[in-house]
Amino acid sequence: MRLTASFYEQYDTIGLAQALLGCTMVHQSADGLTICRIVETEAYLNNDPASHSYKGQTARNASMFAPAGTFYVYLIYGMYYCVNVVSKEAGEAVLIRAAEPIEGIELMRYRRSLHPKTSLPKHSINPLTLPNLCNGPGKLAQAMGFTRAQHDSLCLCSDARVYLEKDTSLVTNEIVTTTRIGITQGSELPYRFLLKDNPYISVKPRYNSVI
DNA sequence: CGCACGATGCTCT
DNA sequence: GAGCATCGTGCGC
Repeated sequence: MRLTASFYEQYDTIGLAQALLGCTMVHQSADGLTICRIVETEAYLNNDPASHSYKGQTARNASMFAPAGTFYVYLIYGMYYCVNVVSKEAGEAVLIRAAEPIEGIELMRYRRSLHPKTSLPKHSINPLTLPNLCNGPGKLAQAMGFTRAQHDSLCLCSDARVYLEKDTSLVTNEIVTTTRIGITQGSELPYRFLLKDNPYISVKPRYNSVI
């Protein structure tokens, strides 16, 4: 069942980051359907030096100030996109960092293979195998086909092709809390949340505090 | 296995 | 002009 405005409005940003774990993300694109299950999130708050909204509203982060359930998509390092869900607190959002591929695996693999950096196995890990399709914010956006031009600022409550679902039959596993990844400021804050022992997370936690 | 680095382009100072 | 909420490679141990 699709998550509605009342769902996004019932949590503060930390709560939303936790509530989104286990939810599925659906994209019905012109190329086909892809669905993944969220297994890792990060909260970005107000007065948080790591947040894009830290210095107020700008052209890039405008959708962070839109209503709860708005999609915030931005370009990072000139080659990847990251996707967020805006919370009810103006200027705050939840970064979707990793997910388990559920539907449209071949389409995900195809999209990922288009990226110049995704060449065939050099190291020992194949970037196109199941656990490596969505286990990072840039990869997840790539595999799901999200871009800023097409998807930033759309409403997950009403958009025809992009939305989240809650699988009520799914029992949510224990949630692990850690510090956030890949930031220089505010890196000590415990705002990263993941499903315990999940094989589809991006980086294994250094220390665990189970809620 | 772990760390350092480059790719690449937009955003804000 | 600097700095990025990233990712994959290359190299050293």
